[in-house]
This record gives sequence, C-alpha cells and structure tokens, in this order.
Amino acid sequence: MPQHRLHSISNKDVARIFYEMADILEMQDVAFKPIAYRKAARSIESLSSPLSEFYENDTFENIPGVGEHLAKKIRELLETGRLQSYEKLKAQMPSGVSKLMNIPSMGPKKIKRLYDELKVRTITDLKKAISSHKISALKGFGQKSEQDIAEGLTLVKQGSERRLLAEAYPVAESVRLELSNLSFVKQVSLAGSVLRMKETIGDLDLLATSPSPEKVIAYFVKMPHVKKILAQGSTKASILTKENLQMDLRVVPQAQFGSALQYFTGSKEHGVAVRNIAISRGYKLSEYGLFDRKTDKLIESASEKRIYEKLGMKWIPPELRENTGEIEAAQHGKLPSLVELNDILGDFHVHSTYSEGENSILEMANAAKRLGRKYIVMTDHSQSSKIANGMEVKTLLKQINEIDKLNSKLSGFHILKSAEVDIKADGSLDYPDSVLLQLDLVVGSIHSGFKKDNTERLLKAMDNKYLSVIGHPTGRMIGMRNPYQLDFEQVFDKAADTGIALEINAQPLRMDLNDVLVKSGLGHKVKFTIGTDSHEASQLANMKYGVAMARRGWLESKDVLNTLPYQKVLKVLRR
DNA sequence: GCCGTTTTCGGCCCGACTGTTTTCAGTCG
Repeated sequence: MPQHRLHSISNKDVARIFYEMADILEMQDVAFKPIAYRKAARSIESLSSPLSEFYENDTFENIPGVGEHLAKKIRELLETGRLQSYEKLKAQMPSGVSKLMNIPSMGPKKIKRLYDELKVRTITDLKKAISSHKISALKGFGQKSEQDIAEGLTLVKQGSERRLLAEAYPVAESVRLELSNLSFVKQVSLAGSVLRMKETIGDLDLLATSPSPEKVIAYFVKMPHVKKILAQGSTKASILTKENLQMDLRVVPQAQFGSALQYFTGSKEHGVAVRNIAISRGYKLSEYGLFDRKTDKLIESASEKRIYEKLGMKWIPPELRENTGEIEAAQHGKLPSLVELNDILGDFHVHSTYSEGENSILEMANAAKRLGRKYIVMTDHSQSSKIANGMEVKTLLKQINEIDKLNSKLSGFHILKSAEVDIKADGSLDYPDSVLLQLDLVVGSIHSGFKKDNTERLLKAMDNKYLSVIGHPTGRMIGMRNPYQLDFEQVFDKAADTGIALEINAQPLRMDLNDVLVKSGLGHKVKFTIGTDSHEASQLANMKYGVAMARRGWLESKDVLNTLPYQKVLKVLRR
C-alpha cells in the first residue's frame, strides 16, 4: 500500500459526513443506503481509536457497518481530505438545506417537498413560507404542520442545548418520587441518559408501570413541574418542565417492565446492537418483549436481567450501555464489578473558609460525616491563587495546626492535611518541599494557561515526589471552557509509573476526568481519586456524580482510592 | 451499502404519536 501523508480528519468528521450523506440520500428517496451510512457513522463515532490506525493496518472493514465501499470512502477522506461522492451529493441539494434537519418536526421528506414545491432552502426561506401561509396550503400539510414548524424554529436554539447531569437528575428524581407515591402506579424508574448518568442530558426519560396508564398520564401532565404539554397519548406523554427540560413518560404493563426499561434506557447504539444480536439468534426484541421471530411467541419481558441472559449476556449496568465494548464483555463474563457510592469512604477535594469555601473545616467535616464519609482531604488553595484567596505558608501552617486539634477531638472521622497546590507555568509546585512534606498528601492542579499544551508542565510537576494527586486534569468546564491540550498517553503512563492518582472532579461543571478519559486511564493502570471540589457543605453530595463518571469509565472499587480507609490511602500515596 | 446460526440474495430495529388522511406518511426516540 502506498504511503500517504494523512489529512487530519477526526472520526467525528467522518461520521458527520456520513450522517449528512444519509440525510441527503433520504431526501432523494434512496432506499436503505441512508440506514447503511448511519450505521457506519454510529460505529465510527464510538470507536476508541482513530481511523488513521485502521488505515495503517487496512482494517476498515472490521468496523461494524463498514464494507468495501465505505472503506474506500474513508480512505479517500484520509488521503485527500475530501470525498468526491459527498461533494457530488451536496451539489445536488442546495447548500444549507441539511441545517433544516435541526428543526424539530422537520425530516428529510418534508424538507425535500418544501424545497421542490416552495424553493425553501434556508431558515429565512422557511420563515417567509410560514408567514405567507404557503406551507398549510400544500397537500398533506395543514394548519397544525405549519404551526409545528414555526414552534420548531423557536426551539432550535434552546432545544440543542444539553443540560448538566446535576441540574437534570434532581428534577427527574423528584418526579419519579412523586409518581411512585400514586396508588395506581406500580413501579417507576428513570430511563434514558439520566439513568445512564451521562455528564449532560438532552431530555429526561421516565418509565412507569400501571394497570391504568391513562390515569398516570393524566396525572403526569398536570403536575406542578409542568410548564407545557408537548404531546399526550394514552401511554406516552412529553412535557416541558419549569426548568425548561423536556421530560418523556412511558407507561407500560408491569409484565413488560424489563423489556421497556431495556428499550428506553438506551443508548441508541447499545439498543441497536442488542436488538441485532436478538435477530441473529432468531429473536426479535422491542419494548414489548423478546419474541421468537418465527412464531411471535413471547420469550421474556418482565426482567431486564433475563432478557440479557437469553441473549447470551450478563446484565449490563446502564452506565456502561454505550456500545463501546460492554456487549462483548457481557458475552464473555468480563464485565467490571463497578464501584458504588456505598464503597466511598472519603472525599478527596474539599475547600473551607481558609481559602474560598463558605464553611469552616469543622462544618465540612460534620457534613461529610452525615453523608457517611469517614474522612475528608482538606484541599484549600495555595498562595498563587489570589482570586481564590490562596493560603500563604503561614496560613497553611495555622490550618495544619487546627486540623491536628480537630482530629484529636473527632471520633470515627479523620481530616487529612492537604492543599490544592497550583502547578505553576514551569511545572513547579506553589509551596516549597519543606512545606509540602508537612502535609498528608498533595493535590496539584493547573489553574492558568488554558490555551497552551500543558503536557510538559504536568509531567514536570509529576517529578515532585510529594505530589500525590492531579486535580481536575483537563481543566475543562462543560459548555464554558474547553480542556487544555494534553498528551494523555504520556500523562497516563507517568501516573501509572509514579503512582500519582488522577482526580475525577465531581463538580457538576467539571466532571474531569470524564468517562472516556477514565476508561482510557484505566487501560494504562492508573489509580483515581474522586473529589467533590466542594466550596460549601451541600456540595459534598455531588459525590454521586463523580461515582457515576467512575462507573461510566468502568472503574471497580480497587481502582478508586476513596474506597480505602485513610491509613491505607497514606500508604499508597506517600512516596 | 452492508451482511449472514434462515440467507452471497434479500432483507435492513421498531413502534408511538401526530396530522391529514379515510388507511397512511413522516418524525421521533
């Protein structure tokens, strides 16, 4: 094979092109190809290594859904940076048309007809067509369709916005609780991405079982949470909550709870893969159950666990259902035994009034104790963090003194002496070694230089023998700040070599490391800590979101230092 | 365009909801 210098085209780019080609093909009424293109796009999106690797080994066709022809297209994209068939396809459709796909209620067919009959190609065209009522005049369209499109247009912006797990989860949980108290509701569960605990949530899914679904739906759409009813049927309804979150409820008979939960938990990719396994074994799987494909005989529907077992797998925890290897693991009995909130004994990232926290050390300790923790690691900011009221050396020494006194009084609880020490631009730490050695452990974090590649800086910091944990390793803030550049291969390898742990920061905006990086770090045998980065006592409860990231990253309790008693933590982390 | 424990041909996940129909097409998840 000739050696080419490859263009830097990411897996996401390739997937996006295939998705767009699928949309255009669908508009052109081409049968089945759109399905094939989307399937390939989904596979490519969820690959754990870059396509360039497949290129080198000539193994494109190992990717599910990629055959001879799509392999050739990927090769062309990597080699030339372009794809002729894509450009040809785009040329057949007016530019901008695929943007209309983002509008709720608009799909390829409607877009095609509006273009053919009204020459609508942009959002501006569409708005004009609506205001002149040309759409409702078309055959097959009506007043309501026109109005739906108008409403869809207003939703394009707000609707595309995903919300933080920590914003969405409590809303879903409170509605779940409210429904579960109804006499005519047997069982209610979260479903969808909020059950899988994704770091951001598009909309909330709930599943209920009841002998009288209409009553549940009727109650649901009238709850105080509801701002607007988006759709209401006899077994399904969608509402917009006061928090502007879309929430979908499905009600099924108790006997179908398992198959419905499996179906509505997703992810889409996981669901498709599982249903395809069902087909390959002569079954079909839907929200109504697992059926024999030939006889339509019901095999199982009540229990998720038994459905997975019938398909030759162990039950898969929702957090893992992303079609990124969990199915294969479940088939071979190699699923991890995931860490649980109950395993967590300590919190590794806590602030107090010594720097920018709202509560005293004792208040934080007592609040942690109430949550069942056995210890906290006090990590107030170091001197360079002026904005965060970082501690001068003498303040830190005073804090150490106070912690010693508190520890002698507290029973069954321990406060570890630490600090969130700035990793400075040159990779040095913000306190001299003579100060660091007085601490039980040292968390090092980067708080500046977010635009640069910080690999060298971090590696240099890891040479300091007092450093125990890297805090929020990528610096990202969801929706606000991108992660800085890091070569994770190097960082993970060095962390594994030195025994320095990497933090899973459970602060809702951070979630840093995220699930994907955690899983990747695990592959390099890295150890992790989970810290809430609490600036006030109530935030200590964010631990559950950190545990969620750990679980989504396939961590077992042995991979998470928070599951150790503090005496053992000291043994592991002090070098 | 892909793919095979029913298949190298002939299928392709599948069902609810909505609007515009008078038996169904399109969208959504």
